[in-house]
Amino acid sequence: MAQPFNPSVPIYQQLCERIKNKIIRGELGMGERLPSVRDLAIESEVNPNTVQRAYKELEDTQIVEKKRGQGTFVTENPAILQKMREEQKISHINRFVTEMREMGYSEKEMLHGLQDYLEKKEDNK
Amino acid sequence: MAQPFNPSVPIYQQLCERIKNKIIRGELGMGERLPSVRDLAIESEVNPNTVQRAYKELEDTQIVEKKRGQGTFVTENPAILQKMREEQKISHINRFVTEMREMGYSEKEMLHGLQDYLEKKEDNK
DNA sequence: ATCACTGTATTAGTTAGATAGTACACTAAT
DNA sequence: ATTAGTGTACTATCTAACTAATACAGTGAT
Repeated sequence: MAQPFNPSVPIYQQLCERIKNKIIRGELGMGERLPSVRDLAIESEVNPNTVQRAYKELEDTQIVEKKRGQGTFVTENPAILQKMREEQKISHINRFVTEMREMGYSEKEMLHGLQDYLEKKEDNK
Repeated sequence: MAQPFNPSVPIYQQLCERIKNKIIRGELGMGERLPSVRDLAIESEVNPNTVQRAYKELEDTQIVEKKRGQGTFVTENPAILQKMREEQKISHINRFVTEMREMGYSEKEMLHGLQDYLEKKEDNK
């Protein structure tokens, strides 16, 4: 059974994120072939066009390369992968800091908040 | 000139967030009156219905109370405000931790990542 | 040439969000 | 009672985003 999608955010974006994370975590290595548009569509239980759009987004950021008739492949350029990793990380941190600042938290409070959360995270499940 | 909205997320949701944060930061105190639906609509340059929807959302979470013919007011129940503050904080931390975990970061790396970011944040502007 | 696999393009349908306009209902001040 | 301000309700319309269905086009093995 396919992993479910959050209905309030576009499926193609969620697919992008999942694939990006797989690449970042190393589950998909450099030069490795992604599932075909149709296969991933079946596996994810979505329309092939939705997968295609996700692949298109990934191609636009150069994380993957497509070869017509052959498939879609993770880039072999390590600089691009490194850049994506860094951007992704900064983007998440940035968002977090912005949100916390808008709530009025100081930088110290953000750090302590995160620390406390990680120590006591059993309570938040 | 009104503060612009991010076109990729619903305006009413952004209004909710802005108002919530104002309350959390204390810019809007307990029992204080919010601008009328029509006034905020003009000020924000959106349709009154959009503001009404935002106020409705806030009322559903009991952060504000509406008095027909009089206006919309911040709740005077401190427990509700405290709960909102806490939930908002947890929700932001939760999201951050989840995203970072999906990228493969350990808890230590999350903390250090945040720390580094805050120390060098001049570079990220 | 054929086949089975790739990605691509086009068109259409559905939906959520935002807007607009109008009418209603309550409250407080006069 | 009147008036001017509140929030509420409803209907209609528009638009952009997303998804879906189907047909097209390149590749490589046979």
